[in-house]
Amino acid sequence: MLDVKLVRENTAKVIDALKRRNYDPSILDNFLKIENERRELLRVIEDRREQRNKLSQEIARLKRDKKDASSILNEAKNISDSISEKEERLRLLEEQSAQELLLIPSIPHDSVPVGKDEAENVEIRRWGTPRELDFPPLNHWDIGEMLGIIDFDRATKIAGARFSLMKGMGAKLERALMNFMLDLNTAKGYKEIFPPLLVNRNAMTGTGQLPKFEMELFRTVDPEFYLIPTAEVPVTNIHRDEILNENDLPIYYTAYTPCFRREAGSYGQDTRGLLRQHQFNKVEVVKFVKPENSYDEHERLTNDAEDILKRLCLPYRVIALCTGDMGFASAKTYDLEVWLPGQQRYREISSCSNFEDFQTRRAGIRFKREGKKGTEFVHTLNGSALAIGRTVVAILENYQQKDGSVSIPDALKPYMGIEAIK
RNA sequence: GGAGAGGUGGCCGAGUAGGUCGAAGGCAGCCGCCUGCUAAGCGGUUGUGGGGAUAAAACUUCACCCAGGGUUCGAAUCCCUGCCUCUCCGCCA
Repeated sequence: MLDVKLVRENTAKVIDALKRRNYDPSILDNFLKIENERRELLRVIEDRREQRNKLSQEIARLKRDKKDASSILNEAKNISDSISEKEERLRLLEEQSAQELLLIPSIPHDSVPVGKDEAENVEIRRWGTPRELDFPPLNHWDIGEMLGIIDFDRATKIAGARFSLMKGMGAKLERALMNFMLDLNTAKGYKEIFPPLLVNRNAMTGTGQLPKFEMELFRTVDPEFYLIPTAEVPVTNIHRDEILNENDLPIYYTAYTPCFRREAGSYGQDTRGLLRQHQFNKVEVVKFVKPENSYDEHERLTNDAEDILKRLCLPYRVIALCTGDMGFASAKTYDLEVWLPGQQRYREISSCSNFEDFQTRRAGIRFKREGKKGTEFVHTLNGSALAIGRTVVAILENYQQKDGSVSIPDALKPYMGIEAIK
């Protein structure tokens, strides 16, 4: 969420940001109106409280001296009554103000291309050349089923649509990829984390999945938990409501977790194959950094994700999302898109975002500078490094051979122990 | 699942017949003093968030003793609910 003060005192800047994001700036009007009334009322209430506190002290003094306090006591009671009346109104205003504030998206960084939708995203760079095939490429689901390593029919029997059953070398490929990615990330200084996969409401709210995206989440009943849609949630929440020391930063984490998503509203999209599942594996990286470093860290985080694709020799491109296509909380996002021969196009395999202080303000993650008073909000970044299911897709499709086998990328051979899946 | 105990500031730890308690004391931190170094010692200081005031401070005020309600003129202290932690028994990967 944004800083209330910023919205209040620098409204023009926020309006400009909303316009660039293709949002209707009038969503601010209500917020500002509520905020004004809230502050006015707050001042009145605090004034009354001061009066009451003084009277209470007076009462205490009188009682200690065994003197009569009944008249002043009455006065205090009256003030108290009038306070609680106003407090009710204040509570309502606070609630509304907070709700309105949560609807305002973050401010895009100046370097983010302005645009309406994904059509105006900007390609930053390309790496690798798609292989020339002397045979018609197959889709990964055909490859997977022919090799007997992915079983969609039985997954449907066990769970339902949008689930998959990995078998034999397919299952091993998943495991090989998570180890490969974790090993690579930890070698770069990311600390490995294995977090809870079910989290409480506070955690989901802290990173912004709630209340806005309730429909995207799986939830348990009694007791109530949410299944994480990404490791970003539990890992970012590691430091929720903490005040870190300046020299604790930067903090780099990497975590492998399964991810669970309802995919509500995506009916008809990517219904076949592994691309869009209710459950998928992902290795995530999360950074907590000082504000002045966050854009530098963003580039490096993106490079780290790219490095995995390079080592797997998978052609990809880097896309800067435009203002209209960026996520609600992000100030800048690069998507990594990998080449899929089966679809003859690039598809997202990683998303690397800088949230600046948008998440940490909400989650209460601050730090203290050496020798300075007060606290500042930490900046957070995260990215997939990488989505494993989609990496499997990319490997199957890019490494498919004419005879129907799939060779194993060199970097993975130590993890797979074989040269090819036949 | 059964039976108990408890959640206080960066940490440890006081504070229950409700009243100058934002909270004693200790440790850690910071500033100064002292001692030729080190250690010790002495004095002072150190929470977070919001509002007002200010050029900015100083200043002032409100809130915060797990969370949310309640009682009261007044609650860290009393009552209810929830969450969490710990100990013992049972069960279990």
